[in-house]
Formats: sequence, C-alpha cells, structure tokens
Amino acid sequence: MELEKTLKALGDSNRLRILNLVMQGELCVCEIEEILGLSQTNVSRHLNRLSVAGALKSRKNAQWVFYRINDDFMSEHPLLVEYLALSFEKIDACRLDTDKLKNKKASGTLMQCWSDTDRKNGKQKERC
Amino acid sequence: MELEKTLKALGDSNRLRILNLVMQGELCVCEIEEILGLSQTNVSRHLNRLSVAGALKSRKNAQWVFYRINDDFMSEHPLLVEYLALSFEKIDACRLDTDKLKNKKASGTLMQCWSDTDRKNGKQKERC
DNA sequence: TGCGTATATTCAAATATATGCATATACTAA
DNA sequence: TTAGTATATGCATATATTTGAATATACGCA
Repeated sequence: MELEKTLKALGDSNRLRILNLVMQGELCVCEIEEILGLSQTNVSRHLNRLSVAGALKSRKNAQWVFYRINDDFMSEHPLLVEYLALSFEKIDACRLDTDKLKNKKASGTLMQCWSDTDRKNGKQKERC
Repeated sequence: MELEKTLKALGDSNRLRILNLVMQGELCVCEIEEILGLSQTNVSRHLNRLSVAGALKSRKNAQWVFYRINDDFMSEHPLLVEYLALSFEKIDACRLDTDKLKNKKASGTLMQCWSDTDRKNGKQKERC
C-alpha cells in the first residue's frame, strides 16, 4: 500500500525536519547535516528513505548531492503537502530549523558545497 | 512532536483500513473485526493506537465498545482527513472493505452488537 | 598517483512495533 | 451465582526500524 509507505516514511521527526527544510528549496546533504546537527550517515539514510517513498529527488554535482522535493509528489499529494507545510509552521523544532537556514543563508556561512561555475569564477561565497 | 505521532499511527495498513471504515460511521470492535478479518486482540490494539493518537474516540454500551472519528481530530487536521478520504477511494483494500461494510449493513448480517433499546423492543435486526 | 572531502553502504547492536496466545475485566442473562 | 460474550491487557516472540562506527565509492586537486 503506497499510502502506508508514504505515511510511514513521514512518521519520523528527523525526516519531517528534513522535509521542512527541503520544501524551502534545494539543499545539499552537508547543509542539512549542519542545520539539523545530525550525523552524515544518518542524514544520508533519512534522505534515502524519503527518496524511496517518492518525496524527494536528487541530483549530483561533483561530490555534492542536492535534494529537493519531487514534483510528482507535490502533484500527487497536494493536500498532504499543504497539510505538512501548515503543520511545520506550528512546530517549534521546524521553525528553529527554518530560522537557522535563513540565518546561515543570509550570513553566507552555509557553503561547504558550491557549484563548479562559482568556484571557477572565484565566487566562494555563493552557491549555485 | 504531535505530527510525528499522528503520522506514525497512520503508517500502518490495518490502521488505515480501520480509519476508512470508521470514517463512514461509528462501528463496534466486533464489526471491524468481522469486516477486516483481523483478530479481536489485534483490532483492539490498533483502535487503541489510533485513539491515543487522537484520531478516534469511543463510547461503551454494555459490553460493546463503539469507535468513531474524533471531532477534534477532524477540526484540527481537515486537510489530512480530506487527503486520507481521497486516498482511501483509490486503494483497492479500502474499497473492498467499504463494499463489505455496505453489503453487511444492507443485508442486516452485521449485528453481533445492538443497543439496549433495540433489544428491549425486540428489534433484533437493528442497531442503534 | 596520493590525499582530502562528500556521500552512500555495510555491519552490528539497540530500540520500536506488530502479533499470537492466554487471561483479566466488564457486562448480561438465567 | 454461574456461564457466556465482548473487549482490553499481559507476556513472549518475531519483525521492522534506527543509529553509530567503519568503510567503500565518487570526485577534485596537487
């Protein structure tokens, strides 16, 4: 049952926190790692779980892997996505994570990873 | 995290099947048992899990316990409830269960339990 | 090629969850 | 009071899930 699989994948606080972040824009594993304060191995596994459930998709850029919401998931589960978005706004942990994401983006301290273009242009403070 | 608790409780196919039935109207444990073909002990435990998560509430009538959707749950999670309702319509197992529920109601073969009023009035084929 | 970094995966252990069997508790009728 | 029925719960077990440590794989640079 797909519904069971989806809900089971979402039934974990860390995965919900990840989803909250990724719903605000594509992120690299290392970025999620830093914001949530989870181990790399754990983040990787949670991301995989969400991907297998169809919620996320990834692309690779050199050794960096970026994850973002799967458009199919959005179009197949609009009500669920909306429900989650509204729920995240009410959850302290998610709000703190979101604040942290915004602060790091604003201060440019979130850049372990960067695009080839940026690096070639010597723009070390930006990311693709 | 409440969201995690809710989604985790829903992340089980049997519990989803139960929710599908109960969303169509109040049911007694023995009725759910019969329609789903699960053991009494198992049904009881699933019902408890859903109740603890806030989705269901129960009332007792003699030795019979009737479960129905918790109104608070409906009003606190309208989008989720709608999402689930739409999802159940697309799931074969849930549709079969629903058919079974309707057939049994129509044929009056679903009546292990009945209200005191009905029994006193000798209306053995009806339930409150 | 060797080294450093990022990420996925393996292995092992701990924890959570689901279920069957047996039983306790609640209720009703004779 | 006894017997029958409905339901919840205890106990034990099997299975699923989660996580840390270690490691394999991919990539870039000197």
